[in-house]
Amino acid sequence: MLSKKTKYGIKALAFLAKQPDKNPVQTSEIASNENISSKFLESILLDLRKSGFLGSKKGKGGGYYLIKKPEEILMTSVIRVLEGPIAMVPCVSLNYYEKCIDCPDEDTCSVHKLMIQVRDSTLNVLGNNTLADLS
Amino acid sequence: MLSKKTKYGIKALAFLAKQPDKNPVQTSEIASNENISSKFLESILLDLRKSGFLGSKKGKGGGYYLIKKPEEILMTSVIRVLEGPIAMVPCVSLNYYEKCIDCPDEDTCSVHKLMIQVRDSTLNVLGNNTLADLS
DNA sequence: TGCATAACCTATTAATCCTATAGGTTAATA
DNA sequence: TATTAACCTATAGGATTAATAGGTTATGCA
Repeated sequence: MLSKKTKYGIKALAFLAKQPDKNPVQTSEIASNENISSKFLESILLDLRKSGFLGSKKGKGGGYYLIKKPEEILMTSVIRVLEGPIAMVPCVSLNYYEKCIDCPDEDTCSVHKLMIQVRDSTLNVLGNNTLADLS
Repeated sequence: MLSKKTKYGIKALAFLAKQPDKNPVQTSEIASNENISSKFLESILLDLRKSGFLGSKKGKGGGYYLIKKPEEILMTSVIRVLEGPIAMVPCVSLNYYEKCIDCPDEDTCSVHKLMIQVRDSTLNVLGNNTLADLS
Protein backbone atom coordinates (compact mmCIF):
# COMPACT_ATOMS: atom_id res chain seq x y z
CA MET A 1 0.00 0.00 0.00
CA LEU A 2 1.12 3.51 -0.86
CA SER A 3 1.54 5.79 2.12
CA LYS A 4 -0.51 8.96 2.29
CA LYS A 5 2.72 10.85 1.98
CA THR A 6 3.44 9.32 -1.42
CA LYS A 7 -0.10 9.71 -2.61
CA TYR A 8 -0.24 13.37 -1.57
CA GLY A 9 3.20 13.97 -3.04
CA ILE A 10 2.16 12.61 -6.41
CA LYS A 11 -1.04 14.64 -6.37
CA ALA A 12 0.90 17.77 -5.55
CA LEU A 13 3.39 17.17 -8.33
CA ALA A 14 0.58 16.50 -10.77
CA PHE A 15 -1.12 19.69 -9.66
CA LEU A 16 2.06 21.65 -10.34
CA ALA A 17 2.47 19.89 -13.66
CA LYS A 18 -0.85 21.13 -14.95
CA GLN A 19 -0.22 24.77 -14.09
CA PRO A 20 -0.36 26.94 -17.21
CA ASP A 21 2.81 28.80 -16.30
CA LYS A 22 5.86 28.26 -14.15
CA ASN A 23 4.80 30.63 -11.39
CA PRO A 24 5.26 29.36 -7.84
CA VAL A 25 2.20 27.83 -6.21
CA GLN A 26 1.71 28.09 -2.49
CA THR A 27 1.44 25.04 -0.28
CA SER A 28 -1.95 26.19 0.96
CA GLU A 29 -3.33 26.41 -2.56
CA ILE A 30 -2.25 22.89 -3.43
CA ALA A 31 -3.50 21.63 -0.11
CA SER A 32 -6.97 23.07 -0.47
CA ASN A 33 -7.31 21.97 -4.07
CA GLU A 34 -6.24 18.42 -3.33
CA ASN A 35 -7.86 18.11 0.09
CA ILE A 36 -4.62 17.59 1.95
CA SER A 37 -3.61 18.81 5.38
CA SER A 38 -1.57 21.92 4.72
CA LYS A 39 1.00 21.23 7.40
CA PHE A 40 1.50 17.65 6.30
CA LEU A 41 1.87 18.71 2.70
CA GLU A 42 4.44 21.26 3.77
CA SER A 43 6.83 18.56 4.91
CA ILE A 44 6.24 16.56 1.75
CA LEU A 45 6.98 19.48 -0.55
CA LEU A 46 10.09 20.20 1.45
CA ASP A 47 11.22 16.64 0.79
CA LEU A 48 10.52 17.00 -2.89
CA ARG A 49 12.50 20.19 -3.03
CA LYS A 50 15.47 18.64 -1.25
CA SER A 51 15.45 15.71 -3.64
CA GLY A 52 15.56 18.00 -6.63
CA PHE A 53 12.05 17.82 -8.01
CA LEU A 54 10.90 21.22 -6.88
CA GLY A 55 12.23 24.72 -6.61
CA SER A 56 10.88 27.18 -4.10
CA LYS A 57 10.53 30.86 -3.49
CA LYS A 58 9.96 32.48 -0.14
CA GLY A 59 7.78 35.41 0.86
CA LYS A 60 4.82 36.97 -0.88
CA GLY A 61 4.13 35.46 -4.26
CA GLY A 62 6.31 32.58 -3.28
CA GLY A 63 5.64 28.86 -3.39
CA TYR A 64 6.85 25.75 -5.16
CA TYR A 65 7.37 25.03 -8.82
CA LEU A 66 8.62 22.14 -10.92
CA ILE A 67 12.27 22.32 -11.84
CA LYS A 68 12.06 19.91 -14.76
CA LYS A 69 9.43 19.41 -17.42
CA PRO A 70 6.65 17.01 -16.42
CA GLU A 71 7.52 14.66 -19.27
CA GLU A 72 11.05 14.34 -17.92
CA ILE A 73 9.97 13.18 -14.47
CA LEU A 74 9.65 9.40 -14.28
CA MET A 75 7.21 7.97 -11.80
CA THR A 76 9.83 5.47 -10.69
CA SER A 77 12.00 8.26 -9.33
CA VAL A 78 9.06 10.03 -7.72
CA ILE A 79 7.95 6.92 -5.87
CA ARG A 80 11.47 5.97 -4.85
CA VAL A 81 11.95 9.35 -3.22
CA LEU A 82 8.58 9.51 -1.52
CA GLU A 83 7.89 5.87 -0.69
CA GLY A 84 11.25 4.16 -0.86
CA PRO A 85 11.69 0.79 -2.56
CA ILE A 86 9.34 -0.22 -5.36
CA ALA A 87 9.99 -3.92 -4.78
CA MET A 88 7.79 -5.84 -2.37
CA VAL A 89 10.74 -7.43 -0.56
CA PRO A 90 14.08 -5.77 0.19
CA CYS A 91 16.02 -8.71 -1.29
CA VAL A 92 14.82 -7.89 -4.82
CA SER A 93 15.08 -4.13 -4.54
CA LEU A 94 17.43 -2.50 -7.02
CA ASN A 95 17.84 0.74 -5.09
CA TYR A 96 17.24 -0.34 -1.51
CA TYR A 97 18.63 -3.87 -1.44
CA GLU A 98 18.79 -5.72 1.86
CA LYS A 99 19.54 -9.35 2.47
CA CYS A 100 16.85 -11.39 4.20
CA ILE A 101 17.85 -12.77 7.58
CA ASP A 102 15.76 -15.88 7.17
CA CYS A 103 16.90 -16.67 3.66
CA PRO A 104 20.18 -18.60 3.27
CA ASP A 105 20.09 -18.70 -0.53
CA GLU A 106 18.22 -16.21 -2.69
CA ASP A 107 18.51 -18.35 -5.80
CA THR A 108 16.47 -21.14 -4.30
CA CYS A 109 14.02 -18.93 -2.38
CA SER A 110 10.46 -19.41 -3.53
CA VAL A 111 9.45 -15.86 -2.74
CA HIS A 112 12.47 -14.30 -4.40
CA LYS A 113 11.77 -15.38 -7.94
CA LEU A 114 8.14 -14.38 -7.82
CA MET A 115 8.90 -11.00 -6.38
CA ILE A 116 11.44 -10.27 -9.09
CA GLN A 117 8.68 -10.73 -11.64
CA VAL A 118 6.38 -8.42 -9.72
CA ARG A 119 9.10 -5.85 -9.36
CA ASP A 120 9.92 -5.89 -13.06
CA SER A 121 6.33 -5.54 -14.15
CA THR A 122 5.82 -2.65 -11.75
CA LEU A 123 9.03 -0.99 -12.89
CA ASN A 124 7.85 -1.36 -16.44
CA VAL A 125 4.65 0.55 -15.72
CA LEU A 126 6.21 3.23 -13.55
CA GLY A 127 9.18 3.64 -15.86
CA ASN A 128 6.88 4.26 -18.81
CA ASN A 129 4.87 6.94 -17.06
CA THR A 130 5.96 10.48 -16.38
CA LEU A 131 4.25 13.30 -14.54
CA ALA A 132 2.93 14.44 -17.91
CA ASP A 133 1.01 11.20 -18.31
CA LEU A 134 -0.96 11.63 -15.11
CA SER A 135 -3.25 14.43 -16.18
CA MET B 1 6.27 -4.05 1.08
CA LEU B 2 5.16 -7.56 1.89
CA SER B 3 4.63 -8.22 5.57
CA LYS B 4 6.63 -10.93 7.26
CA LYS B 5 3.40 -12.79 7.72
CA THR B 6 2.81 -12.99 3.98
CA LYS B 7 6.39 -13.86 3.23
CA TYR B 8 6.46 -16.63 5.81
CA GLY B 9 3.08 -17.89 4.68
CA ILE B 10 4.24 -18.20 1.08
CA LYS B 11 7.41 -19.95 2.15
CA ALA B 12 5.43 -22.38 4.26
CA LEU B 13 3.03 -23.12 1.41
CA ALA B 14 5.93 -23.62 -0.96
CA PHE B 15 7.56 -25.94 1.54
CA LEU B 16 4.41 -28.02 1.73
CA ALA B 17 4.09 -27.98 -2.04
CA LYS B 18 7.45 -29.64 -2.52
CA GLN B 19 6.76 -32.49 -0.11
CA PRO B 20 6.98 -35.85 -1.89
CA ASP B 21 3.75 -37.11 -0.33
CA LYS B 22 0.63 -35.65 1.24
CA ASN B 23 1.59 -36.51 4.82
CA PRO B 24 1.03 -33.77 7.39
CA VAL B 25 4.05 -31.65 8.24
CA GLN B 26 4.42 -30.16 11.69
CA THR B 27 4.65 -26.43 12.25
CA SER B 28 8.00 -26.86 13.98
CA GLU B 29 9.49 -28.66 11.00
CA ILE B 30 8.45 -25.94 8.58
CA ALA B 31 9.61 -23.28 11.01
CA SER B 32 13.10 -24.72 11.45
CA ASN B 33 13.55 -25.39 7.74
CA GLU B 34 12.49 -21.89 6.75
CA ASN B 35 13.99 -20.03 9.71
CA ILE B 36 10.71 -18.75 11.02
CA SER B 37 9.58 -18.27 14.60
CA SER B 38 7.53 -21.36 15.35
CA LYS B 39 4.88 -19.55 17.35
CA PHE B 40 4.47 -16.87 14.73
CA LEU B 41 4.20 -19.44 11.99
CA GLU B 42 1.56 -21.26 14.01
CA SER B 43 -0.83 -18.34 13.72
CA ILE B 44 -0.13 -17.99 10.02
CA LEU B 45 -0.82 -21.65 9.28
CA LEU B 46 -4.01 -21.38 11.27
CA ASP B 47 -5.08 -18.52 9.03
CA LEU B 48 -4.26 -20.54 5.95
CA ARG B 49 -6.28 -23.44 7.22
CA LYS B 50 -9.28 -21.27 8.00
CA SER B 51 -9.16 -19.77 4.53
CA GLY B 52 -9.19 -23.17 2.92
CA PHE B 53 -5.63 -23.63 1.73
CA LEU B 54 -4.54 -26.14 4.32
CA GLY B 55 -5.92 -29.14 6.13
CA SER B 56 -4.69 -30.14 9.53
CA LYS B 57 -4.40 -33.13 11.79
CA LYS B 58 -3.98 -32.99 15.54
CA GLY B 59 -1.90 -35.16 17.83
CA LYS B 60 1.11 -37.34 17.11
CA GLY B 61 1.95 -37.55 13.45
CA GLY B 62 -0.23 -34.52 12.90
CA GLY B 63 0.52 -31.27 11.11
CA TYR B 64 -0.60 -29.34 8.08
CA TYR B 65 -1.00 -30.38 4.46
CA LEU B 66 -2.15 -28.78 1.21
CA ILE B 67 -5.77 -29.38 0.35
CA LYS B 68 -5.45 -28.57 -3.33
CA LYS B 69 -2.74 -29.33 -5.84
CA PRO B 70 0.04 -26.70 -5.96
CA GLU B 71 -0.71 -25.94 -9.59
CA GLU B 72 -4.28 -25.06 -8.65
CA ILE B 73 -3.32 -22.44 -6.09
CA LEU B 74 -2.98 -18.99 -7.64
CA MET B 75 -0.61 -16.56 -6.01
CA THR B 76 -3.25 -13.86 -6.26
CA SER B 77 -5.48 -15.73 -3.83
CA VAL B 78 -2.60 -16.55 -1.50
CA ILE B 79 -1.53 -12.93 -1.25
CA ARG B 80 -5.07 -11.64 -0.88
CA VAL B 81 -5.64 -13.89 2.08
CA LEU B 82 -2.32 -13.23 3.77
CA GLU B 83 -1.65 -9.61 2.88
CA GLY B 84 -4.97 -8.19 1.84
CA PRO B 85 -5.32 -5.97 -1.23
CA ILE B 86 -2.89 -6.34 -4.11
CA ALA B 87 -3.52 -2.80 -5.30
CA MET B 88 -1.40 0.02 -3.97
CA VAL B 89 -4.37 2.24 -3.19
CA PRO B 90 -7.76 1.10 -1.87
CA CYS B 91 -9.62 3.02 -4.57
CA VAL B 92 -8.32 0.70 -7.31
CA SER B 93 -8.62 -2.53 -5.35
CA LEU B 94 -10.90 -5.13 -6.89
CA ASN B 95 -11.38 -7.15 -3.71
CA TYR B 96 -10.91 -4.52 -1.02
CA TYR B 97 -12.27 -1.38 -2.63
CA GLU B 98 -12.54 1.76 -0.55
CA LYS B 99 -13.27 5.29 -1.66
CA CYS B 100 -10.61 7.90 -0.96
CA ILE B 101 -11.73 10.67 1.38
CA ASP B 102 -9.56 13.25 -0.32
CA CYS B 103 -10.59 12.37 -3.84
CA PRO B 104 -13.83 13.89 -5.19
CA ASP B 105 -13.61 12.22 -8.59
CA GLU B 106 -11.71 9.03 -9.33
CA ASP B 107 -11.88 9.52 -13.07
CA THR B 108 -9.87 12.69 -12.95
CA CYS B 109 -7.51 11.62 -10.16
CA SER B 110 -3.91 11.56 -11.27
CA VAL B 111 -2.95 8.76 -8.91
CA HIS B 112 -5.92 6.60 -9.77
CA LYS B 113 -5.11 5.94 -13.41
CA LEU B 114 -1.49 5.14 -12.70
CA MET B 115 -2.32 2.76 -9.91
CA ILE B 116 -4.78 0.87 -12.07
CA GLN B 117 -1.93 0.15 -14.46
CA VAL B 118 0.29 -1.02 -11.62
CA ARG B 119 -2.47 -3.17 -10.22
CA ASP B 120 -3.16 -4.82 -13.56
CA SER B 121 0.46 -5.61 -14.25
CA THR B 122 0.86 -7.08 -10.78
CA LEU B 123 -2.32 -9.11 -11.14
CA ASN B 124 -1.01 -10.38 -14.42
CA VAL B 125 2.13 -11.74 -12.80
CA LEU B 126 0.50 -13.15 -9.69
CA GLY B 127 -2.40 -14.59 -11.66
CA ASN B 128 -0.01 -16.47 -13.92
CA ASN B 129 1.93 -18.03 -11.07
CA THR B 130 0.78 -20.87 -8.89
CA LEU B 131 2.40 -22.52 -5.90
CA ALA B 132 3.82 -25.07 -8.32
CA ASP B 133 5.78 -22.35 -10.10
CA LEU B 134 7.64 -21.24 -7.02
CA SER B 135 9.97 -24.18 -6.60
C1' DT C 1 -7.46 -45.68 30.35
C1' DG C 2 -3.94 -42.42 30.31
C1' DC C 3 0.05 -40.10 28.48
C1' DA C 4 2.32 -37.66 24.85
C1' DT C 5 1.77 -34.90 20.99
C1' DA C 6 0.60 -31.11 18.09
C1' DA C 7 -3.01 -28.29 16.53
C1' DC C 8 -6.03 -24.66 18.30
C1' DC C 9 -7.20 -20.27 20.55
C1' DT C 10 -6.93 -15.74 23.16
C1' DA C 11 -4.58 -12.15 24.95
C1' DT C 12 -0.86 -9.16 25.36
C1' DT C 13 3.53 -7.04 24.54
C1' DA C 14 7.18 -4.39 22.32
C1' DA C 15 8.59 -2.12 18.62
C1' DT C 16 8.02 0.40 14.61
C1' DC C 17 5.99 3.39 11.38
C1' DC C 18 2.60 6.73 9.74
C1' DT C 19 -0.01 10.80 9.99
C1' DA C 20 -0.55 14.96 11.65
C1' DT C 21 0.22 19.07 14.54
C1' DA C 22 2.71 22.68 17.11
C1' DG C 23 5.59 26.40 17.18
C1' DG C 24 9.05 28.80 15.91
C1' DT C 25 12.95 30.84 12.25
C1' DT C 26 14.43 32.70 7.88
C1' DA C 27 14.13 35.03 3.65
C1' DA C 28 11.65 37.65 0.16
C1' DT C 29 8.28 41.15 -1.18
C1' DA C 30 5.83 45.54 -1.02
C1' DT D 1 8.99 47.69 8.49
C1' DA D 2 5.13 44.54 8.11
C1' DT D 3 3.54 40.73 5.77
C1' DT D 4 4.04 36.59 3.60
C1' DA D 5 5.28 31.87 2.88
C1' DA D 6 8.94 28.70 2.89
C1' DC D 7 11.93 26.34 6.21
C1' DC D 8 13.03 23.48 10.26
C1' DT D 9 12.66 20.57 14.57
C1' DA D 10 10.26 18.16 17.71
C1' DT D 11 6.68 15.47 19.19
C1' DA D 12 2.18 13.31 19.95
C1' DG D 13 -1.21 9.89 18.89
C1' DG D 14 -2.59 6.12 16.49
C1' DA D 15 -2.28 2.12 13.88
C1' DT D 16 -0.02 -1.86 12.51
C1' DT D 17 3.28 -5.52 12.81
C1' DA D 18 6.00 -9.15 14.82
C1' DA D 19 6.37 -11.97 18.26
C1' DT D 20 5.51 -14.28 22.82
C1' DA D 21 2.93 -16.40 26.62
C1' DG D 22 0.02 -19.62 28.28
C1' DG D 23 -3.43 -22.28 28.13
C1' DT D 24 -7.30 -25.82 25.75
C1' DT D 25 -8.75 -29.47 22.65
C1' DA D 26 -8.39 -33.45 19.92
C1' DT D 27 -5.70 -37.41 18.22
C1' DG D 28 -2.62 -41.48 18.32
C1' DC D 29 -0.54 -45.00 20.86
C1' DA D 30 0.92 -47.96 24.70
